[in-house]
Amino acid sequence: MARVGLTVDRLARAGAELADEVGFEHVTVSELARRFDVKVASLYSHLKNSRDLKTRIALLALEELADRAADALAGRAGKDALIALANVYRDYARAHPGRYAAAQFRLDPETAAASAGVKHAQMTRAILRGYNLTEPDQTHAVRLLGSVFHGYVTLEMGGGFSHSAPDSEETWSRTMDALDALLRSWPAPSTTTG
Amino acid sequence: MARVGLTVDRLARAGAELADEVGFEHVTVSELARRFDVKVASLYSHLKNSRDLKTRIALLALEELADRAADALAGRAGKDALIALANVYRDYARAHPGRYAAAQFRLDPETAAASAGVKHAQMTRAILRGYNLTEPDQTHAVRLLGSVFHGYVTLEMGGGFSHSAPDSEETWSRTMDALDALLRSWPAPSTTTG
DNA sequence: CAATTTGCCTAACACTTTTAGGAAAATGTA
DNA sequence: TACATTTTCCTAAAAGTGTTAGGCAAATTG
Repeated sequence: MARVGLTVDRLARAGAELADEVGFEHVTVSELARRFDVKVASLYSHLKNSRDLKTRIALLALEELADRAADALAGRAGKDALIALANVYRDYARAHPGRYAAAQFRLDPETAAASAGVKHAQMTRAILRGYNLTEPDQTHAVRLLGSVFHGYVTLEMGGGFSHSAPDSEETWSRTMDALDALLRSWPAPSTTTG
Repeated sequence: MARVGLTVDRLARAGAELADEVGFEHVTVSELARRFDVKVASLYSHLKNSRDLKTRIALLALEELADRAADALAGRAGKDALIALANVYRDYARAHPGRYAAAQFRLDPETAAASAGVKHAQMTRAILRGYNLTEPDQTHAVRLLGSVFHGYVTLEMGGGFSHSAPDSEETWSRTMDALDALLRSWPAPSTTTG
């Protein structure tokens, strides 16, 4: 009966490590209990249910990611800042694939609103200060950057870029060049479409 | 004992429908059996295991998506083709979220190589014929387009763009403008980085 | 030190996955 | 048509996960 000293925070941290080892989708309350050498039911004093666990891991990952992003952005502007932020996501995903997947976990709206997730959009927006974009375009650009960062990282992790010739490192650097060029001369809306 | 007439194809199709209803991650062999009014064990005459089921749903989705992409691309070139292909992914994801998620399912290398997945890269490459890109750059561009399509669709489906002001429809159209502009004047590699 | 709260336990139930072995239906063959 | 084989579905059962209920001992509080 000696108490192990479980807390939601320790569970979330251990859950994050577990996610990195076995993949976020295979994180299980049972396995977590096993790692603490404790019976499964005991975790239910700390967690509402297994979704609660996943949510906490997601929040942890979002927080870690936001911290790193803030560090990376400090003192940088323009393309330098763009590259730094992009690398934060990519490096994090490679070092912590389970946590990165967790950060993508669909949170309910209130939880999401209170999460570090909102900081990410703000930091992406901060990058755009170095470029000359005014309001509606700024939001479009934030969304595009988010799409590229997330899309690239996801496809790369999934092995999508590992087969063919130019290595992913080079594509990544060229993608940064492309985004920088694009933001510098952001095109006006085409008349045919909008 | 009357035979229901199960086949792997029917199971995969029903699995795809189930995925659209409950989400790909909640597709379960048990639920599928229930829908055919058959005992769970019976499905194991047709499926190796639950991963097998998910693989078949993924292959089905990749195929459907490739067919639609091929149709959309027929007779189009340049920006027109770019928009058509991008819309195929987005529309498919919205109409069939479970199938779209299935298409992202990580297949083992041999299965992936034999899947319709390879056609997708080819079709994206086909779009670039309308732009003037030569070999290493063409691959970089294919990867960038893939990243944007997938990233945008994923974030949009996850509700990431539903809160703030300019609606997602507008951002989408501006994203198409941006990609077209980018492909038209694809930047040379920056000297500092590569 | 007594009272209360908290943390972990056992027990139990529901559900999913998967294997083994049987019986009836479908199919092929003489 | 009659018989042999294969296929499809079944029952039974084991193992794993999620979750709730209720209990007892440890920690905390007054």
